[in-house]
Amino acid sequence: MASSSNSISKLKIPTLAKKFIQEKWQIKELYPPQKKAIIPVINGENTLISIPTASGKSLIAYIGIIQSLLVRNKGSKAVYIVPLKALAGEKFTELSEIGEALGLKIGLSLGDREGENTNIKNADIIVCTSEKFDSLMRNKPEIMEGLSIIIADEVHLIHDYSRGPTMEINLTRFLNSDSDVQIIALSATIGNSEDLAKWLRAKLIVSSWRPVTLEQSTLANIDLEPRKRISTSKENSNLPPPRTLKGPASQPMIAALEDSLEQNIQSLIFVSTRRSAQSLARKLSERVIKKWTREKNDRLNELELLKKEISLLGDDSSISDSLELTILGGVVFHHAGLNSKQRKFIEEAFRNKIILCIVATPTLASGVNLPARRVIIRDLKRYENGMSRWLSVMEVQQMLGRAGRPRYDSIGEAWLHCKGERSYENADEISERFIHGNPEDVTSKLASENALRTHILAIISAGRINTRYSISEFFKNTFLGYSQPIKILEERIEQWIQWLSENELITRLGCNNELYNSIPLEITIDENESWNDDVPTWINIAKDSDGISLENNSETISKAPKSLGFNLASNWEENSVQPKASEPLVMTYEASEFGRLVNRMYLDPTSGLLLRNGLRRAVRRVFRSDEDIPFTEEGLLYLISSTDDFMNFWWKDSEYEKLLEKASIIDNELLNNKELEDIHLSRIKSTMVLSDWIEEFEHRELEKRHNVMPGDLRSRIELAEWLLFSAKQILFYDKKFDGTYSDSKTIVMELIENLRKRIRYGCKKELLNLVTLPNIGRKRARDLVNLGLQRPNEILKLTSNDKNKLLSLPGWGPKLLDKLIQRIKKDTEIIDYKEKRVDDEPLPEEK
DNA sequence: ATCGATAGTCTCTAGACAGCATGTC
DNA sequence: CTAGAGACTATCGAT
Repeated sequence: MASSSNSISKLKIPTLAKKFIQEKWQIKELYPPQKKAIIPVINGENTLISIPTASGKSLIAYIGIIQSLLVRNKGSKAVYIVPLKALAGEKFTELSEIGEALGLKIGLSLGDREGENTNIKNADIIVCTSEKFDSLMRNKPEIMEGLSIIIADEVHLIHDYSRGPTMEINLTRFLNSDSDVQIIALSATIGNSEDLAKWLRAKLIVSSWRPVTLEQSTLANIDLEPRKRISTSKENSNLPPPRTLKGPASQPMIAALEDSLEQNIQSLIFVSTRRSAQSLARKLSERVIKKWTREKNDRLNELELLKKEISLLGDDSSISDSLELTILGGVVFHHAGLNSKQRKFIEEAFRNKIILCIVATPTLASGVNLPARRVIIRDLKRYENGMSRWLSVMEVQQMLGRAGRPRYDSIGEAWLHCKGERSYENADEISERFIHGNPEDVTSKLASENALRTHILAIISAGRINTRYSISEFFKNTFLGYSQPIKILEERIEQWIQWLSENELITRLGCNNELYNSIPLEITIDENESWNDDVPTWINIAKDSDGISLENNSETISKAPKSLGFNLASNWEENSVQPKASEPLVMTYEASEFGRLVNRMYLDPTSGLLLRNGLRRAVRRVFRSDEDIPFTEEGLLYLISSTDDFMNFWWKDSEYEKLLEKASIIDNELLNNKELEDIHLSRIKSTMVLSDWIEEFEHRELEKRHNVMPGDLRSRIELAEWLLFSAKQILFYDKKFDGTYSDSKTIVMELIENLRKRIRYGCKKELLNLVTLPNIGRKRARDLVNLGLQRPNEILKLTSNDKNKLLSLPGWGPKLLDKLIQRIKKDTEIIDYKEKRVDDEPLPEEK
């Protein structure tokens, strides 16, 4: 086999790399689509690889990186962009193995909360998320100097409303003519891969080939009908006959479980809600327990052990209880309400085949690699924006892609559950739509308000692209610009530039006449675009208007020529800001200090403004010290939960009264304006949850009071921390209150910082000195405070009586206490050690 | 009296990225 | 345009 043309050994890549791939990873052969893709990749061409999950996309990317860094562009850098933090870890591990073998340094860079950043300055290959890459390019572009290749994993993320635009901008940066960075884009199967490839100026590799045969069936009631096979060679061959599962017809999932049990197959069941995930897992688990108890199956003991392990990972909460309960039957649920430890544990246990079945929400479809022999999609619809709709083909295929474990299974099964009275007819429809149908086209979401204002500010902040003309040119290179009439895009850009300017995030520096010459005379206009002929073409106006110099005054601006030759504001949505006049093409911009700060903090400009205005009110409140309008922590929490960057909790009808009451209590504390009631109350809810969190309420209590699960709480804590940090920065740089009011400003800043720490650790003020110690969280810190300790070094003075008291409390052991004492001793020694320094000796004239 | 099946009613809905240089009190 | 599962409650009947 080694002599076959697919052989790794035949590749024209460094011998060391070949050896590594063959020996360490035991890969001798390339799959057919890999073989196709490897040619442009090795040649340094942009490549879009659109093939199913688990068909070895990343290997191609790795080889591309190796080739670029070790052969074509020696000493250059690579970036591997992934959509999820969890995936970054996975890629980092794999790349680290390569790096070790080939002498390349790998760096990991994520939104950095707890040391998730390794040394990226010296790294040859950096793994990061889309947002982090964007942030690095905006704020620390020097780190990306010498970049020769960029891998964009899951580029179909471009389709995503909230996160797609960032990916699009990331790639656009390297699509201008003078960029020599190679782009390797990896994508799931999508409808318009040709378009995407054309935009990326990339060779397109499309294949439906899979290393493991995938058999897709519909499941109507308990009747299973195979519909299609995608195999390594021929499709639709040897389709097995339909069969009827054993078990109750009214409970297809039970029947499916029985079938999986009988064949000893692990399965993944996708449902649409968390509640369904939990309840189905419980139902299935009970079934297994009953059956195995009857059979006296040993696996129950094994699961008993698993339960003990998992109980250590959860916060004390009812969701942990139900997880522990269901795991006894080898069936668990998986969704974002679980904390990350629990999720990781479940995934690992499933990989080790201890767990039979995971009932999951869509989290699992896009997360880390977790294949299963059988994948069942129970819910093909999801409630969204007040309506129940079909999942997208892309999403369903992502889930189906989990079926079949390479190297273990010869086949993967995917069952689509068809419901309703006409379930058999539905089954045909579903088969048509999801099994035989084509995935949707990927479309740009960059035109959305949030994306445009944020990225226009980012571009101007970076400074290199700072004229109206160059901004347009940049956006022409985006996928949006590529796939849409320029006119609509231009109108929106115009709108947001003016908005940014009005809100002092950017300033107009004036018209730069010298630029006229650099603007090409011939502007090619797409024939499909309807330009208004009665308006002179933009370029002519720009050329005709002379006498405008680079001046920084508004008069110049008002005299400035209209430039973009079309009627603006023809069909603006209601409520949006209308451009008042058009910006001259040669207008140059600069981000204000505030604008740059907002950009650096990675905030949505509206969030930045909201925070700044709210904080100004806070300072005024503090200065006036009027009891009727106090400055409080809850006012601050409401403020951050009002930003576009915060993700509010949603409230249920049963909470209405409670929220309304709270709303009226803190009404005079609010630093920003209220919105419609449902939004207002969800902010109130967020405020309450965070407020209870820092009042040291237990998870179980928070769950009871607010119906909040640990995973959700965690994500809001991280958001709140980031926003509070940003808030502090914004106020610090706000010069409005320097001088007379600086004391008030200081008070506000201190309160923000205090609140930020409390949010981070979930505790009251008096624990803050203690929670920073290793292995001391809010719970142990509270124990210490209860013993009368406030500061770390007081722990050294503990009497043995007190020590014993401490050790008798749950969560305290002698080892822990000893370690703690040693640590504090060490710290105090460093602090106490005061060397007499030469540079402390005052100079003669020093005061 | 207790339990359980059944039918009818009410409620609620997936996920997850981003900062930290400086220097203020 | 395009809901449906799950929890809860009322009712009735069997044991």
